Amino acid sequence: MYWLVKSEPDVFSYADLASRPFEPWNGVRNYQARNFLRAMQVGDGLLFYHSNTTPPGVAGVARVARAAYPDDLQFDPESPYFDRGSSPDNPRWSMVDVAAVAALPRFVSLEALRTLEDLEDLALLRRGNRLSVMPVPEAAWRRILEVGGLDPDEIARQLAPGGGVG
DNA sequence: GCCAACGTTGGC
DNA sequence: GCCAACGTTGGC
Repeated sequence: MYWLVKSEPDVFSYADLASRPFEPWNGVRNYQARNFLRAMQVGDGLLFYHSNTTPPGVAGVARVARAAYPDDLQFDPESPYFDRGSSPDNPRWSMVDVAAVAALPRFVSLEALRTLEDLEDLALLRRGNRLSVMPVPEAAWRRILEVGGLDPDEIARQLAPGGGVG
């Protein structure tokens, strides 16, 4: 499957993701977004979206490197993501590991996204949407990659488990 | 269960 | 900085 994840680039950008082997996608504290995290499988494709910046838009492609496991920050009293109501034997919040695949040669801004075909079902473009994790229909995935300057078929090979660089 | 108040998100 | 939209909280 395909997904879109939002990140504020001032906090964590696509370049930050590309500078390390993987990143634990922790701190998600919305039930709908959490359920999407739990539905992710290793090798799923991710659109990495820069939010709360100028201009907002899709900066790169990433993949799910590890399926959902308990978000450790929920048990850390010092963390802003600490959740007193969650217990280790029944964790409330989950995270996945995310790894960079390719930056988009052409950044696809939100403004540009609004002009594209095949994106009618993309939750990102729906009014008032605030989800930080959401599914992306395959037609939208392919369209955004093409406009961004990537070959969806080549990316598919890199997403497959055991795929990756080379 | 209702709903007003409040906090957060995120585009502009 | 503004504010619309939305989720959560808590009194009742």
